[in-house]
Amino acid sequence: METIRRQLAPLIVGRQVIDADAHPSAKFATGVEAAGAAILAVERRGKYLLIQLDDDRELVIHLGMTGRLQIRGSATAPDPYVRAWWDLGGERLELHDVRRFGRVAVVDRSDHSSMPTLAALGPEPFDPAFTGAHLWAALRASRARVKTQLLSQRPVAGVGNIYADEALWRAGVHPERRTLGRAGAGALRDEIIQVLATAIDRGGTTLRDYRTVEGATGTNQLHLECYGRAGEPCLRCGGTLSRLVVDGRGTTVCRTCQPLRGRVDTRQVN
DNA sequence: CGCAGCGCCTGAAGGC
DNA sequence: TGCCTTCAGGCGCTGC
Repeated sequence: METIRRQLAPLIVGRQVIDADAHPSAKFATGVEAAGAAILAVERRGKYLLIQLDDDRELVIHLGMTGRLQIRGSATAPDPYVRAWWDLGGERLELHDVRRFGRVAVVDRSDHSSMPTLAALGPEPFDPAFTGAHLWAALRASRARVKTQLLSQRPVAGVGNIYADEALWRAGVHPERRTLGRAGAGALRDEIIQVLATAIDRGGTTLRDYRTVEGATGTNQLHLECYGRAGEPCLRCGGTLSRLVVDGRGTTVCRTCQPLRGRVDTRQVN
């Protein structure tokens, strides 16, 4: 999402939404309410894009799993998978989303009450407030599994299934642990930052549908160390990575490097 | 209230 | 070859 925000901002800031249309589903329909407003800025919180409008409202876009943002000429007809579009005069910003897991909303600025996950979002991973102590305290406040907590977006914003598996593996933390000591939480915090920073440098992770605004793929999928490698060797110990289902998500884990019980061995962090 | 489980969607991939 | 089943999963909602 950060790579998309960076590409999109220079293309749409300062332009006016002269027309809009959307799929009738409640997930997309309010997108049309942005019509008439001008775009002041393109911000991001976690996986949510926040497009600031000049009338004290914001257009919130979440891509779900299969969503893409693309810019096409206004004269071309939107294809059937375009769930919402905003005509900027000559060019049209389109939300292309095959599975309709994405979401669009036009709300009063910073009024996120209609989106509970956004309203309760944790700190940005690169914010100085996201410290090991913060993650330790956040994890301690819940009895849910560590991976479930990360996916909830509450301890820290923006960690999805792929990056959760990568960070947990690098930190030597089993995804089904329910508690972490200070050292384990500190290691996990460091690895979350490392994994996200590296992925952004590589333009994002393209596994299925992800594309940049220009339609290009990222390259981080070529460097994944854990996610999707079940049955293949652990790059640290050489053992075989296992597949579990945690919180309904496919999860890859090294049962040796990520023990379910005992202290987290922070010495193994790369 | 917190947590677990389910439903939303549809193309791709695998099985027979 | 073609039909059928299974799988992928971010988030919101529901119910215990």
